[in-house]
Amino acid sequence: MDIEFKLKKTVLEAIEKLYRQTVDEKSVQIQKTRKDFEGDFTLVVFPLLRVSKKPPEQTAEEIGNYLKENVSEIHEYNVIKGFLNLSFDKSFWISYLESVAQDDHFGFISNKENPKTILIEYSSPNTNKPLHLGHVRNNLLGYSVAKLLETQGDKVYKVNLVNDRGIHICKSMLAWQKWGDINSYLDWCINNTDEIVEKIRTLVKQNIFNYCKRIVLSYKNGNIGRSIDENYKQEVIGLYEKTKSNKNPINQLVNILENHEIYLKDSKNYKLLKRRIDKQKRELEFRNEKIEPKTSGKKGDHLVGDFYVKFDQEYKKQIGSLISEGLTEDEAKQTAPLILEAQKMLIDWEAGDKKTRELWKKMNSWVLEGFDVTYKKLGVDFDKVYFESDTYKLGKKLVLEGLEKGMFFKKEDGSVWADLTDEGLDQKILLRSDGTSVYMTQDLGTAHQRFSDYNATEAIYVVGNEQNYHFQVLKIVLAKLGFEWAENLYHLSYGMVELPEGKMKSREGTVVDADDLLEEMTRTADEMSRELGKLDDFSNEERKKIIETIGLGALKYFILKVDPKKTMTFDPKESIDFNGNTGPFIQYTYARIQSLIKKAHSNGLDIPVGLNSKINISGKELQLIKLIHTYPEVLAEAATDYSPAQIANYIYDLAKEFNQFYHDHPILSESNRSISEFRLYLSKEVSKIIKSSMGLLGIQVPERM
RNA sequence: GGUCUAGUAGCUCAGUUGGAUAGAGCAACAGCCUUCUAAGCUGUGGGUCACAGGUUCGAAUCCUGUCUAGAUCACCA
Repeated sequence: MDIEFKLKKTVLEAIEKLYRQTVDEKSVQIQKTRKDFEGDFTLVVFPLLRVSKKPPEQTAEEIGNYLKENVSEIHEYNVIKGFLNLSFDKSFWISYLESVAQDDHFGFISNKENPKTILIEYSSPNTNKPLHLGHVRNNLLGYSVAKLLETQGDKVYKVNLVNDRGIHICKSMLAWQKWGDINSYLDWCINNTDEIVEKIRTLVKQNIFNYCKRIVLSYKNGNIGRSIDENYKQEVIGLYEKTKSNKNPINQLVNILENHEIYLKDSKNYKLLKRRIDKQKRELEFRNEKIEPKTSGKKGDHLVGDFYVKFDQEYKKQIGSLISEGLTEDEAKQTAPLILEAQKMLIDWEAGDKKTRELWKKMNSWVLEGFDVTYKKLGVDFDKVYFESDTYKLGKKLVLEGLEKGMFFKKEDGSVWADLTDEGLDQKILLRSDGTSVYMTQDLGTAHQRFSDYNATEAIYVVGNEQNYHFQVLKIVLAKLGFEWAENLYHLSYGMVELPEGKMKSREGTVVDADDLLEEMTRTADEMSRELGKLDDFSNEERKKIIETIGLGALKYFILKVDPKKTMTFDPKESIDFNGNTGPFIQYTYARIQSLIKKAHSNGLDIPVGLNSKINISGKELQLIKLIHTYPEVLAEAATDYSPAQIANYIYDLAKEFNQFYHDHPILSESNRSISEFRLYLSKEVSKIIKSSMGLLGIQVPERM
């Protein structure tokens, strides 16, 4: 039986015996004793004064006495103000640790009686541009929450809904049709260098610390790194000379450089890009063809994204000239020829026009191939992928049925609306006057389809909080249509990701691209490990695997440790920090323990099957066992709150606690064999929990690093 | 303007069924590698928990108001 439950029960019993009264279970507050006090569990007695009619100290004493006599595990107790602190016998904790070790799925619930069937939708990309940092948060959250829910014994299906139709897709298609020949495209790439410079600025900024460090280190060693821009190098070295008398010259240097634009002079990446484009142009100039992923050397999603940007640029131009002809902004936006063409294309698409469909198929397949690469690198997957192009018609059908039954109404122009004024909301459009679907239409259809596909009890949508209103409406409309499961829709509404400079804006080139980001993280992990000389004796293959694990771990942890509901700031510089509260810190702790176990093994010291319950354990060791004790509880809470952040915080506490223990407790060199074995045993359990909990975040742990 | 969310150390974040002296990391400064991985550990400084009221034995946490920031209220998705 759970020990906290047992305590609670005995306290209720004590009150009955001592004061001849009963109290609400809620008034019995048992919590973990804070670190700075003696004890394992604490009973807060204030709420009980009502029935004891005695001062807090006396009440606590009386209950403490009763508990000590009736709960065998309690070793002693103390009273401070209104707090009754209970200490358990150390052997209790040691045997608890043994029970944890014997449990192969510690903290996880298996064989649940009535498991729920939960659908979780995440990712939901649009097929008109590549994935960016915002999608990364979405994907990591969705994947991790799915794992969290599984720990509670429920059946979970991960689904993706690809938004592959709609006006935005038509925009990319149209732009490709108009300006997709190889020469125009390559010209456009070159003229767009401003955006590329912005991108490089972000990249270099992410990398500035390691970059400067490398220059300074090679300078100190008397080497000259050849790949580094000469002017830039001279400036860095000059600044270093000025700051080197400081304690941390490199940090000082970085601080100076951050407020200094000189890193932009390192335009190596920029030049390379430009040269590559030029070369391509020369090679392809005489081919009268349309650009494709193959010829452009770009991933399909990136190529299509370029045309989305191109559309926007041309559209803006048209709006501008219409406004100068005297139209208002709104008028201009609605009547610009390009947007009309795009709208026409959407109608053609819905009508099943063969040419439009073919173009659409081709470009979509490019994008989807690109997404698959990104998903794979991110380590996320799905049980089923839905396509909006398959489901939107079902939505249309539902709306028309609802219209017939009088649940919705039609306006004069033919558009269909839901009246939600009774719910305190506005009217909401469900079908356009030209009969085409809107976002809401297809979401109605998809919801219906997936519930029947899986006979699900619950559906979770991992979607940003900018769509709170949409989901509020979705639930109401589904309920109006008479679906009972409508109330089991849950919108896991996560906060936006912002950069230190502010919000990401695709038009200003401040979007952090997912593929770039992943590459950058691995590169940083590589540089770090080289500087520290950590992986020198590894083969290239092993090395590659480890740095990928670390780079990805850093990114995932950085994003997941923040409460999903909150808007978060993504500072590239902090994200590549591998010290402190970071993924690599935890991975390192794990690797350390593995190395310890290996070494023990080769010294002939094996992890014992059982423990000697009489050994004396230190406060830190006790602390660790108690922390392990809370793991199942943490899992349950994280699952009900859909919050991987709670797991992340827990793992950090555990790793930190372990490192402190590791620092001042000899393990292999401990002469008392029982103690040495106990410490090894404890270490192994800690590492098992690290591995299991990191797995829930989708983060792998390396055996060595 | 209506609705919703947030505001905790210089920065990024923890801290909920209301409990003891509000915690970490980064940044700064001072230390610890002939000893199990120093991607580690220890210490110092840093706070009017946005502000003002209220509820009570007790409030960062609950309520009300104010200020600030963001989201949303589209025949965009």
